[in-house]
Amino acid sequence: MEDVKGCNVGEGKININETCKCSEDATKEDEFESTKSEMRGVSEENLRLKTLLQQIEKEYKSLQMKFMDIFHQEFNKNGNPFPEKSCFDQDQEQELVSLRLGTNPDPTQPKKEDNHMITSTKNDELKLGLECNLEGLTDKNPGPENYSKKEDDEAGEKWPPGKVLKTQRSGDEEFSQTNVKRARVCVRAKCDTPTMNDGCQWRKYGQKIAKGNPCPRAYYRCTASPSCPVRKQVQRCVEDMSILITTYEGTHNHPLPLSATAMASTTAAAASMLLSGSSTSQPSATTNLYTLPPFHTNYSSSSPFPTITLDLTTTATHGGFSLYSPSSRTPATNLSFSSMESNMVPTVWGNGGFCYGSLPHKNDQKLQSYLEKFNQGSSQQALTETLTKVITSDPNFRSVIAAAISSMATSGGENLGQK
DNA sequence: CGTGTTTGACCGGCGC
DNA sequence: GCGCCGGTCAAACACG
Repeated sequence: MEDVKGCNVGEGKININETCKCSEDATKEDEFESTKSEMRGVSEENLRLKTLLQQIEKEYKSLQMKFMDIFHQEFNKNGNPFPEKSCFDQDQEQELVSLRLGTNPDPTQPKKEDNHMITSTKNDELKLGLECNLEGLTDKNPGPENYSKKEDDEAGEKWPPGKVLKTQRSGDEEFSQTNVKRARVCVRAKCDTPTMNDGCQWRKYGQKIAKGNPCPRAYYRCTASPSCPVRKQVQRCVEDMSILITTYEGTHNHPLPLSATAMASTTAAAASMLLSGSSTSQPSATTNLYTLPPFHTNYSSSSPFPTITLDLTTTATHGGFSLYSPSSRTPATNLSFSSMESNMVPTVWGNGGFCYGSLPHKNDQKLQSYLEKFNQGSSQQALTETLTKVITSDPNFRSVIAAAISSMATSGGENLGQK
């Protein structure tokens, strides 16, 4: 590079001496110099971001360790020695890795995803997806190497609505498990495109005109994995055609591309939060979610499954968003998430990993109840931080950095987001 | 030719 | 039992 530069500069000087095309050469030289300095700047920026990411990763790891310590202590306190390398432990580690900083769980995944992500965010599209292999928790040995096995399992477990409904009625435990799958997260967002680009791969399998809305409702299923049970419905809001209502159902049973992780944790957190409350003995009653104001889970006649709605259409006005159930859109029941002042803790993985409804450990009720408590406590923060960060940060960085910041943000995170 | 979309048919739940 | 409705299937079609 330097050699080439020198050569060009030299030639330029010769030209200056030998000909009278001074102005042209001077312009070229200027251009070259400015490009050079531009590149220097970009390199520096690159380096700075790298350092920042490393720092974030470090902090995340230490926090992760702290959490595990606390968890072990808490668990031992309950007179139940924490199982070394239990399946839960392994699950946790799997989850922690898979959700960490929104990095691509599959290291072999090409950078193509990143590029796609950046270009798509330029269009100001939302990144969505349901990260967290909740189903994985039902497996004794979850993890990438088990996907094929799980796919087999789930091939016979695709949930046609009727069958799911039947199992729901067959027992509490089954109810909670199917509920995990069927918990719906509805996202309202302004979007000009037919669907939101959430980073996942979807295949349309149907379209219907739903009653009360002239706009057709489109049905998509996730195609990233043949057995992935996740589906989404996309429909324009009848009151405001610019608002796109996307309803997600189920959880991905495969690693997601980086571009899909930002909102993945968000919807997972929302679902987790919803399920934390709805899996109590009175699903339709007001739910107490730790310190959250009460909100009502929604069981519509058309869908017997709880639905939680994330309203991203209000971000422009107050820099946050609200969360409510469609049946109770009143200020009292809305949850506003505009605060950035909360103590930042890495909670994204907590929600992905601690959706307790999917825990299969029938014999370990203490563990489960602890997770319930933990989950309820962490959901709010996760939701708050994840969503607020993702939505309010600079669109150009939303998908790349937001996932990292959302879980790991420190006080300096805001600056990074703006960059 | 492979992949994704469209669209009418079909199915099950639910209310009357 | 019947009709309505939401959701899914699958053949036909479009596209690269």
